[in-house]
Amino acid sequence: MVSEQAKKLSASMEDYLEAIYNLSIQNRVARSKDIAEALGVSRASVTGALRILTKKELINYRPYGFATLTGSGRAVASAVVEKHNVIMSFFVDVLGVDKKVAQQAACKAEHALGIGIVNKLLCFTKYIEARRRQGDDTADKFKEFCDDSKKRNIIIDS
Amino acid sequence: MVSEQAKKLSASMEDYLEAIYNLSIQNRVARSKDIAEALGVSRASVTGALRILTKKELINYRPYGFATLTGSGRAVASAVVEKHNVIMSFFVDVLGVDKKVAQQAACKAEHALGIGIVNKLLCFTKYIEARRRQGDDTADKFKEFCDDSKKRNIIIDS
DNA sequence: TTGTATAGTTATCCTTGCCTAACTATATTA
DNA sequence: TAATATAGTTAGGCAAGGATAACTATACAA
Repeated sequence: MVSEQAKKLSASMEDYLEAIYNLSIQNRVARSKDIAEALGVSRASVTGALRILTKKELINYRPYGFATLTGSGRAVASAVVEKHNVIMSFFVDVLGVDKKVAQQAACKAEHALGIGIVNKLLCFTKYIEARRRQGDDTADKFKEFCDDSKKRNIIIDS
Repeated sequence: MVSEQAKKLSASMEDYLEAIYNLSIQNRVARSKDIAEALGVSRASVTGALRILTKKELINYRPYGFATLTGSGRAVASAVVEKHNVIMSFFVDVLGVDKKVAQQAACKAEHALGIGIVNKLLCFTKYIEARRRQGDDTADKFKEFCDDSKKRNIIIDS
């Protein structure tokens, strides 16, 4: 896992790795068709991506076989998945965003936010959780505050 | 401002609109060269973008003139800028992220987060602010919590 | 074991967004 | 007002990421 072929990965390639990671857990194996379905792209596009990821030594793959993550591929993929989960957790558990909406947003934001900010976000979510355990439910109070704001706006509007 | 040619705008085009918006405020007028500099692209790329934005009726522009936002262009641009500011404020004022880092991340995240989540984020930041005014400085306490976590990790590592 | 359905690949093309190089318009100043 | 610097445009090209259509492998059932 020493010197990668470095090269920052595109958001798109990260998505493919993430899908392979998730499918490997779900189905034991990542099939081209399922990757295509998971990402909403054509099978042909998946073939192209697998070739690229193979060249970068992030997956093991040979035509008509199935894809498995290499060591470094797994490292990249799990970092992306971890980012996704941190963002997701903040949206849902702290902000109280609907899960489906949060899911979609997290898929995009995971490529936009650097590790530094994601770590802070993780820490923040943990902090809110710690406070909750001590009887101060920030998320809950925020929800009330948020609902009140909305009400006030409606009153102003009418 | 009735029926736009709808069409969701690409992140890239939103960036151009945002730059035009900011430059219009800063310099009274948005010049091609300054847009190029602000976005770190070539002047030729700006010309192309201006043509596209003109076709979409988001800016008024004719070759060798300068760009001004139309009504709908201004609406889109200010929505993007507003998103940017909300995200920025959350990163800096709540998470305590360094301004330059926050700035860069906000530039990307503004395209990734929908209006629903951004509104929640705005409300959350306001809530934290309201709490602070009542003597409960969440951001500050979080900073301590965060620093403590780091220390604990260092101790574990050694 | 053979035929057929399905999965996967290849070839080709499109769009977006950027670039460089060369050209043209504008503005400045001597 | 003519020369020159600068701003802006055009032409042409490239890479990424996607699509469709047509072909090939594989797997499974008869």
